[in-house]
Amino acid sequence: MLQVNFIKNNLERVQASLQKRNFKNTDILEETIKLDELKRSTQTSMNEKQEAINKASKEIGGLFKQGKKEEAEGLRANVATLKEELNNLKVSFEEVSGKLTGLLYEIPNAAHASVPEGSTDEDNEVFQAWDANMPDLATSKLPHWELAKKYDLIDFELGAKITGAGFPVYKGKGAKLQRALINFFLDEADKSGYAEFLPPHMVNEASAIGTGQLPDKDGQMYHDAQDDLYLIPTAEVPITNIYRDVILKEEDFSIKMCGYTPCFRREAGSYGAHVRGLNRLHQFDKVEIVRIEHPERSYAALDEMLDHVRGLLAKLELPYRILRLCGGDLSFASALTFDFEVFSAAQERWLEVSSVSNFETFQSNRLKLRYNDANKKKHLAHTLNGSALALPRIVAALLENNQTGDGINIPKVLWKYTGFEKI
RNA sequence: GGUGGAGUGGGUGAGUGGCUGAAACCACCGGUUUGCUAAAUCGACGUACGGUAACCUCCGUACCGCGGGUUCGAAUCCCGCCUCCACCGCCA
Repeated sequence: MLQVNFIKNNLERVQASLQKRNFKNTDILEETIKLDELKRSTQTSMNEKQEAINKASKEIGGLFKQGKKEEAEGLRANVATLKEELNNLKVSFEEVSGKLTGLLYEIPNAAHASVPEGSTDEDNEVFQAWDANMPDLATSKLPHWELAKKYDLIDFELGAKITGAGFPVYKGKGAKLQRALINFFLDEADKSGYAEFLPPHMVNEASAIGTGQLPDKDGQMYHDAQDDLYLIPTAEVPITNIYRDVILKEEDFSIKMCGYTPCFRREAGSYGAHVRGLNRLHQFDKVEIVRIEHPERSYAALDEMLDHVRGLLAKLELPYRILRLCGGDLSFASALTFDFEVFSAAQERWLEVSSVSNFETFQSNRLKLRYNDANKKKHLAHTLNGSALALPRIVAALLENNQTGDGINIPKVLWKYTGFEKI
C-alpha cells in the first residue's frame, strides 16, 4: 500500500506506473487525494469538537466542587449537543476513511523506471540471456513426470489419494534429492550472510495483510476458518513479518534473512498440460531470502540477490535466463521484479524458478516497518525478497536435463548432500 | 479445553473517577564538575494524527494489551477478545 504523501510527492511516477500496468481506473489517484483532504478536514472538525467537550468537562468538575450545581447542569446539556455533533462527524469520518483505505488497497506499487512496457509475460525483457550450450539429449528423452515414475522418485497418484492433485509424494532418492536441495540452498544462503529462520507455516490475518497477500490475493491461500489462520504461500510472509511494527536504527541495516518452508497455494483455475508433473503444485518446498534495507541501498541489495541466485543455478549447472518483468506481469506489490527461468530440456520450456523483487516501501507501509535517521526522523524501510530457490521446477529440470540412457546424473555440488551421484 | 493471576513509556514499577500523558528509579541524550575511566550534579527525555507545504516551535486530538460500553469526565468502573504466567486436563 502506498502512502498518500508518497502518491502526492511522486504523482508522475505513480501515474506512469498505472499506465505501464494497464490499470484502468485512471481517476483513482485524483480521487484518493481528494478523499484524503476530506478526511483530514473532517478530522480537524472532530478535534475541535472534542476540545470543546474536554474543556466543558473540566469546568463541570470545578463547578461541582464549588457546589454550583445549576451551572454545571447547564453545561452538561451543552456537552450533550456537542457530543451529538461529534458523533455525526465520527460517522462521516469513518465512512471517508474506509473509502480512502479501500482506494489505497487498489493502487498497485509504483513501478520502477526501468520496468518495461507490456501487458503479458511475452512482453518481459530478457535481461540476461543464456548463450552457452543447451543440454544435448537423445531423441528418446522423457519429461520429468515419466522419469519420476521410471525411477520411482515421485508418486503423483499416491499424493492425490492421500490429499489431492498437486500434492505429490516424494519417495526414496526423490525424497533425498528434496532434502539435499533444501540443505544446499540453506548452506549457500548462510555463506552469503543470510540468517536462517524456521518460521511458523501458518500466519494470522495481520501478517497476511502486512506482506500484501490480503486483501488483494484472498482466495489464493488456504484458510483455516476455525482459527482464522492462513497456510503460508511463501516463507516471505512469516519472515518479513518478523519486522512488523519495528523501528530500526540506521546501523541495523542490512538485515538479511533466509528460511526453508513448504509453500501452500490454492492455484484456483490452473489446469492443463502446462501444470503437469512438478510444473505447478499446491504444496512445494522453497528456500526464500528476505532483506530489509535502507532506501538508498535497496537496489544494490537487489543486485546482490540476483548474484546469489545466479550462483546457485551455475553450481547446479542448469541453463537459465533472467527476465525483467514488464508492467503487465509485475506483481501488485512489487516495484521491480526479476524472474529466473531454467530450461527444462525434455519439455523444451523455460520454467520460472525464482522471482526476486524490491517492494520499496509498499510492504513496510503496511508492516509499519521504519527506521530512525540521524535526526531521529522516521522513514519507511525497503523490503525485498527472492526465491533461492523453489524446488519443484529445479527438480524437473535436473531430472530432464541430466537423463542418460541408464540413469540421471546428479550435479557434483549436490553429491555430499544426496550421498549418491546418480539415480 | 478448565480454573486462577497478570498486561501502564526503552526497562523496573506507582497509580480505584477530574489536579495523570501519566510518580519514582534505571537506561539513553545534553550540560557542569573531574588528570582518564568511573562517580557526582543539573537538565531534557514517548508515539501517531491534524492545524500546516518544509525543519523546529507552538496549538489541538488520540494512545496505559486490543475492541466496545457506562459517565459531563475513564489508566481507574462494566462487557467481549488477545497474550503471558501458574495449576488441572489432553498430548508429539
